[in-house]
Amino acid sequence: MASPDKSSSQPKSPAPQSDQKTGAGITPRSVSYSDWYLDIIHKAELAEHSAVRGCMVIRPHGYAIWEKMQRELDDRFKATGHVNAYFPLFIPLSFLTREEQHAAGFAKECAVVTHHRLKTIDGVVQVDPDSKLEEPLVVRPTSETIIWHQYKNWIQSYRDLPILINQWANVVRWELRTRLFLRTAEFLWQEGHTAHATEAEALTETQRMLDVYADFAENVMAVPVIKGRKTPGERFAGALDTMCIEAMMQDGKALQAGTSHYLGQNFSKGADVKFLNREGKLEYVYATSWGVSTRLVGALIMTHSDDTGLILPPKLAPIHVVIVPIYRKDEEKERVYAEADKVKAELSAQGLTVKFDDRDNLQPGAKFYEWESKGVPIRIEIGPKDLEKGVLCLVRRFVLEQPGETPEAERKRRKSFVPRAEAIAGIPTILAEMQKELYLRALAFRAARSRIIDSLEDFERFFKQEGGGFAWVHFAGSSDDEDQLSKRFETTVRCIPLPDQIPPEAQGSGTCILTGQPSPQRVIMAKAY
RNA sequence: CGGGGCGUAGCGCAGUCCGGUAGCGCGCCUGCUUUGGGAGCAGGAUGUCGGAGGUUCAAAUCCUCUCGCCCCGACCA
Repeated sequence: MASPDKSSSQPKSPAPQSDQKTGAGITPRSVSYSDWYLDIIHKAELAEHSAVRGCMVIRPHGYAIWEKMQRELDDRFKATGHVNAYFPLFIPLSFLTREEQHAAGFAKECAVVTHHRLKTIDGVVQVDPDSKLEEPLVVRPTSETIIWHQYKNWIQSYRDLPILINQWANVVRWELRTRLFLRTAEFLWQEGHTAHATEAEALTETQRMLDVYADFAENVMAVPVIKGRKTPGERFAGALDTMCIEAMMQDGKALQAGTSHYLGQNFSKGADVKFLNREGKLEYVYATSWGVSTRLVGALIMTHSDDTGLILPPKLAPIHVVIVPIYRKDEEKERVYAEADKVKAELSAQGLTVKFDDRDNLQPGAKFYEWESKGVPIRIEIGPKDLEKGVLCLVRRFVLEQPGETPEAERKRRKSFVPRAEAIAGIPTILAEMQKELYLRALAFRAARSRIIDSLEDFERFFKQEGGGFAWVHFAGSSDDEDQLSKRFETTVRCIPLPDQIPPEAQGSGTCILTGQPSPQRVIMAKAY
């Protein structure tokens, strides 16, 4: 168990939040995890609230991270045979009623367009009452229904299958309680919608895309995930099976980072999409859908960042290297700038994104803090001394913690002076190391906050006294039993892990922690975002 | 959507109890000096006090309504 909370060593004074912020203007995680999260987003200029309730503005630095995610994911979708397309934002209300379960799942959070015109009445611009739509349009909360309506026209025989389409889009779910990136009324995502001739092929697709998500999370985001399936209660509305990847945040809570659904014939029946199979018989098409959203940016923040600011895995960092010039006289400035330009060019030639911070109204220290809070993995300081010695001063955004080390010592360890050529050639290696270390650090954190638990007493102690995390428990109860546990401990079954996701010590059958019924395997219970 | 808290300059806040016409720090602009971990001095600009009504000679302050954010619940990616 890692020491999850340093607040115990601090006086629990009712001081205003601002007094508890660090010099960086960030509330320490130990004081308030949610304030910390918002401070990070603010300091790193990732996003902010807009004039519209529950909707956020994604600022350039935040959007650049999303664009990097998009690129990585899109490449993987293409590599697995998918193509992109685009379907409408609006869905006729009647479409949603065709798949009952699906409609019920989203009914409570739909934005509905009912009019199509404004009119100035008594000098006030308002909705023209005479412009009512014959059929209201629902702003898509997800696109299964409208996409399957279209697939009906595209599918006649098994030769038309499979259809492997993805779309990048925004969707709207009228959430009551929102948090930047994690849950907003409008969000950006991708949704894959595939059509198959057989159940087996659709099931394979469901699993394959889950694997794509897990690969992306672990190798690009450096976020370790556990692959599993949802319980019936947590399943996507209208799916026969929902598979997911679950990640652990620094407060021990689980975050669903991606889902892949096997939809069976539910949507093809709803839209009446049949095909002629090889035997010449009409059959309903088998479907999958899968998606990840801008929520992943939230996952990224909550997995890696520290009390100084954002920490980004190099593969998703919009800027890999920032160069900060140091000089006194104009003559020095000239030489330093010339060198900075050269270093930038040489690194750019290696495919790295480099920012030369040539603002002359800030002192170097201010720039250091700013770029650290924005998560730039490597800083190069270039000053007259470096020019003389032929070295570059490299500073890493983070290094793996060493127990008992003072912040000053750690700062020193992050900094190194390296012969110029060696430094330039070595930066990709450093970035690769950081990428790996971030993953290992997150993995170690998750391990430290995971427990195998066999009794309700231990379960209660874990979540109420020991900070909680992932509890590997045997659970064989009903949905009602799950609700009961949720009410008592605020925990839910995050997933039923796939067999190869279960560590050796957690394998095997047992008896349900709540009901004592026999249970074939352990599940992960946790508090969740 | 229920309970609690908060909206005052770009950011963080004081002022609200007890009405008298708005202030502090940071940031911003100009100039000079500075620059290897958040610069100094001098001068300067910036506010429909979240919004709408009301009470009053007078409202950031009192009353009513409303919008938004944060926290805790219910719901959810």
